[in-house]
Amino acid sequence: MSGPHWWRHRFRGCGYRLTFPRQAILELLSKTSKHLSAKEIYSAVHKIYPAIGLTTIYRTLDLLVQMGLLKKFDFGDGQSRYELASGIKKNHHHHLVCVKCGKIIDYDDFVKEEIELVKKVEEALSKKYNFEIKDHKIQFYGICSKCK
Amino acid sequence: MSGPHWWRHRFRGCGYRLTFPRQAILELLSKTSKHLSAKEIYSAVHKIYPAIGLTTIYRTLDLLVQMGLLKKFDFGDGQSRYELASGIKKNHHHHLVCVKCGKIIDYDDFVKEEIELVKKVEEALSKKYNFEIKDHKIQFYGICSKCK
DNA sequence: GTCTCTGCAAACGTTTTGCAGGCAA
DNA sequence: TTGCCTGCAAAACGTTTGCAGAGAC
Repeated sequence: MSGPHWWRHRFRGCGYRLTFPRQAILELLSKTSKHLSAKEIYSAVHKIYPAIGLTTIYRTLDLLVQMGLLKKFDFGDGQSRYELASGIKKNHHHHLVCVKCGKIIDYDDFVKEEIELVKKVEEALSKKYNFEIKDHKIQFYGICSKCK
Repeated sequence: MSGPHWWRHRFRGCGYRLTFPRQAILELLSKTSKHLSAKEIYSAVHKIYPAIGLTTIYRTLDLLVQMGLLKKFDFGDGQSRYELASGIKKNHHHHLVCVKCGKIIDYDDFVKEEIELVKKVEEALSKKYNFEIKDHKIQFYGICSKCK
């Protein structure tokens, strides 16, 4: 579920092209466990490909989110953050956000139970509201050990 | 848990003053079940108090969130949205967001089970990461009946 | 009267758009 | 060769800040 070959295939399947910026962004997010912002991604890619523009970063991120390869998050710091979607090299997890310093912890405790409940809720909501549910986000907010 | 009297008391307790803009914003959010943005709140308050400035709206919303009277949400439409906190005239609920038209449905199915699981997760995370957990947000994303 | 609160204007940072040129297929 | 993709510049947008005056207590 990763690497240039698979990506090319995935892009072709949607009628898109595999270009250097797209590949670079996917590779970067494959290698990190952080939740990077557009600017951080720009800085990192800029180091290996100085010709890149911020606009391309934004457009590429939108595309990858739309293709289901990335997930977009808002942790309340005024900018969107991105990570590889679950299943694409990453395990299912949720986030624990420190409201003081912005630190984010990925946790996967009780994920089994969560998934079970989420399934039940999704089924009930789909029926009750005739909604086609695609995704969910669960976040906990608090104060981390350092900030206490 | 509402009304000018209770509010005044609550403000005084924190060393704040109960002013017209603060009262108007609280009253507005008490009366609606919608998830209003700063601009929408501005427009609504502006009708009964044309002297109000957008700045005041933002500052007041921040204050009310910090006091625990409001909750701030991001539904992915590029602006923050606000509603009365649970317990202040509102029942505990979560959100179902249409990614096409932005429609938001408040649901409270399985809230009992959710709260139970949330408690378990909170306990586990508090211990494991030494985190003081204050809040959580759960959102489902999908496509509503009209947009299908 | 004190000190908080407010409105205005301007600034700020992130994200989006228009357009001409570049490059994958 | 085609037309998707890119970079630049500029604009748009939500939000924040500085400051002088107004108003709650």
